[in-house]
Amino acid sequence: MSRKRFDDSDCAVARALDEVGDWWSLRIVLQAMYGTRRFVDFQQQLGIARNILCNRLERLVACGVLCKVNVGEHGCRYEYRLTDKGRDLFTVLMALRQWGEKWTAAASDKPQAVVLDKASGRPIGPLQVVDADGQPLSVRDVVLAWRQPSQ
Amino acid sequence: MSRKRFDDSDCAVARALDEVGDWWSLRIVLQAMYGTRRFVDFQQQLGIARNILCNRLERLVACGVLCKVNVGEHGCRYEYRLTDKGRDLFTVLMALRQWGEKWTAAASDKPQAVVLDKASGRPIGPLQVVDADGQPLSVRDVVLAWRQPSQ
DNA sequence: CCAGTTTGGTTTCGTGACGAAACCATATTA
DNA sequence: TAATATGGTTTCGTCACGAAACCAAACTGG
Repeated sequence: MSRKRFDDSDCAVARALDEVGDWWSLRIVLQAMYGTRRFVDFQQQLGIARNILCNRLERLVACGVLCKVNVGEHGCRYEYRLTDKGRDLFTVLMALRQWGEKWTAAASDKPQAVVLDKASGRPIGPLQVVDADGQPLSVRDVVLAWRQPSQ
Repeated sequence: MSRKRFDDSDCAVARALDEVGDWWSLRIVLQAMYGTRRFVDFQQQLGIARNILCNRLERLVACGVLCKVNVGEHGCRYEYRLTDKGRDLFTVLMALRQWGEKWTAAASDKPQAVVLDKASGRPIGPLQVVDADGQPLSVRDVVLAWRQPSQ
């Protein structure tokens, strides 16, 4: 039996996970945000098996997170670039990064990757869920409702 | 060969994905945020196989995202509740939800789940990556640096 | 312009994870 | 006390994953 799919779920989180919810996809997108574009570079930086990378890149292109651009001068040589949809995962990845920094232990002897605001050189601020007026909200301040499909 | 682990990675995103980066874990945490606490309720609401649910709950308890509480009156009956670490995934899940709402197509005939601010009844605001002063940042405004481990 | 290297894959093979369904012991309840 | 709910475990088949080998089409150095 194949993996359970969530693509028709009524929950947007489930649909999102259906597209990028595996072990590698988000890491590939993250690398792409750091500037990686070529197959071999992804492969070496992530340590991913080549066939799996191939499969993931195909899937990410198929669902519009990446696009595959031919940059060969006399034939085919490819780059994988983020689309707007892919770039929009920035928020998700930074939220995940902040959670990881706060709650998971790093190997204490290695330098840690941190994200800085290019203009000021300072770390970015903490992400927050906010209400319509910009006031912070916690889990307990929200409620799940059902919106009927607009006809 | 077992799945590649990222638990000692120098990247906080990789470490976070190592703990909650599979198809089910984040959905289980999301259900927990909506109030689900019992094994059978998780199983029915998610449609997950019982052995997989069992395995995932164990892992989430082991890494401190959930805790298992005995609520039986004459013996054992369990509830799985979010810890602070688990509740802190709220931001990640809301970011994922907003991305899913914006970029993945919902089945047009089903009512959609939406998150509302309990106090005002309005939808929550969009999540943004911000700098130290609260100004919005895009992918292009940030840079990756390496922080040496503090001795 | 030719040989060697880089790039971007595909194929094969072994192992492990996943999903379905059946089974089971203990709690709860009617 | 019988029936049912709960919280699992076991078994089994299929599929996904990872490693390594293989390969053809660019590209590059001389």
